[in-house]
Amino acid sequence: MSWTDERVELLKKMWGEGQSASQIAKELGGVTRNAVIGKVHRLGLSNRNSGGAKAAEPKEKPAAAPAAAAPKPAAAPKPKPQPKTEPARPAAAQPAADAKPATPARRQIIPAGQPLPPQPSANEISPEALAKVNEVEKKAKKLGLMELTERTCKWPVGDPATEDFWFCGLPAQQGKPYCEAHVGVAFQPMSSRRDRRR
DNA sequence: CCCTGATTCGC
DNA sequence: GCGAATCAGG
Repeated sequence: MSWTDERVELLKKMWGEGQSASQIAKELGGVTRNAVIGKVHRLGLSNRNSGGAKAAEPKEKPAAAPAAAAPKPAAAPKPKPQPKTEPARPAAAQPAADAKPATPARRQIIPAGQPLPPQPSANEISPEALAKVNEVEKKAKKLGLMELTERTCKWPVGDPATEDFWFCGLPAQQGKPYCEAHVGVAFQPMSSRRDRRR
């Protein structure tokens, strides 16, 4: 693959949108994130610093700087909110408080989108699967909300309002938001739904 | 571990 | 110019 105008354009566009190099690489296809990053640099749009990008403070010794620069005039020549369309996702799980968005809005934001499980509610799931889940929960990595990634099981365990709340965190299956065990109880063939005899 | 971008350097 | 390997964080 070569950097055709179109590809470069898409690259610029996506980079401008704050997409990560890997995402861009995935989108373009035929290139690795390294290739993308390399290109980005060659194009000179590495950091989207406000105009200028002076950069280059190698490692110059701070040279003392005794008086601790008191003046300090302005310092925010960035009144440009940039219409980034960050898909600040609408609280996937509703772990009530607890979740503190430690991630600087920009970029990424776990796609997650997937519907979170209805929690072990009144499900009539195969006892088999349930047992498996209980078993797996012992091995769970008990990750916090922020530790979740695209390949960690996002199955929540416990009461979000308690300290006893965490996410499975085991390796999720390709394409699925959960690990094997949880995929098992999360996606029911829609048959065992049978109305329990009343 | 997973992921980021940044740099280097042989091609 | 290109991008894998490597580096430096989170």
